[in-house]
Amino acid sequence: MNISAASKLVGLPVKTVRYYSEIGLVEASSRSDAGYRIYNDMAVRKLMFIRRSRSFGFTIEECRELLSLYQDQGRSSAQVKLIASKRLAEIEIKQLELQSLHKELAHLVKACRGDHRPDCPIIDYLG
Amino acid sequence: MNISAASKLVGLPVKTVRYYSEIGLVEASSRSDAGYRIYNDMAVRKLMFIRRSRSFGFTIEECRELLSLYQDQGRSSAQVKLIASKRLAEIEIKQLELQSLHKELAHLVKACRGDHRPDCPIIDYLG
DNA sequence: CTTGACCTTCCAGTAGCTGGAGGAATTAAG
DNA sequence: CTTAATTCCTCCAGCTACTGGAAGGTCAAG
Repeated sequence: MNISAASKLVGLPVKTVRYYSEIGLVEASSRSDAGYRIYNDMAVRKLMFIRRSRSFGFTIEECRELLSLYQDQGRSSAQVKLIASKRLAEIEIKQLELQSLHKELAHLVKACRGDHRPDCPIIDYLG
Repeated sequence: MNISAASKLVGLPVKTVRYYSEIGLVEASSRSDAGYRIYNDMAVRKLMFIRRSRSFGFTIEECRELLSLYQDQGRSSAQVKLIASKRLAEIEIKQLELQSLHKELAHLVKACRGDHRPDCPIIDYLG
């Protein structure tokens, strides 16, 4: 399978697949005589794994760790859980931040008449 | 006031203040003979305005617009409200994303025993 | 007069791609 | 069999919003 076929199957842009190969995250299983990347089933499965991991917001480095755990039969689930818990905590922090941001900004937006006049509680708050 | 005094007053790193001057967001009010940036009250107020705007997650370009509205006596509050509403909508989208992410990941983390054994619902889900 | 803290500019790097140039290879059509 | 379109390659640049560091000028204190 060449890169565009793999890309379609996995649901990642060709550029991204090439990027992952460049940084050594998921390499092509081999190269054709002309130097084209060739992806076999295992490589495609790894790309899928990465796509799903990325969609959870794991960083590339975390994805690298997760992928190596995925391939490691001797892993402990504790190692996986640790990484996932860390990400979960980050999500929770972000949620709290957004909550307070939303509260404040929604309040200001609501208080702003949004007409032709210049007086504006949003600007007043920022200034 | 030189850059470090302004930086302390405003609560932004010196590097950031210099960066804002470089991109023409908030310029120093003047320069000393030696070429040092000098910030007067107005410049400091602008920096404060930007710091607060940034803390709401407005992009630099949005901050630029907001700042120019801040300084424009002929602005309409509608212009300000539009930008703020856009940001509010982004926040709400992000909140929904995080909500579903959190739900899914929390579920997986909960289901993972986190012991020495290799079987792991998180890895199973990703793979 | 020297020391140390500050200031300047410029260059490079961060994360995770994305776009594009220039050139080779493959494929489909005529 | 030639041509044109598509796909592939590598390499370089750019995105956001800074941040770190090098090389060198400036300033106040002792």
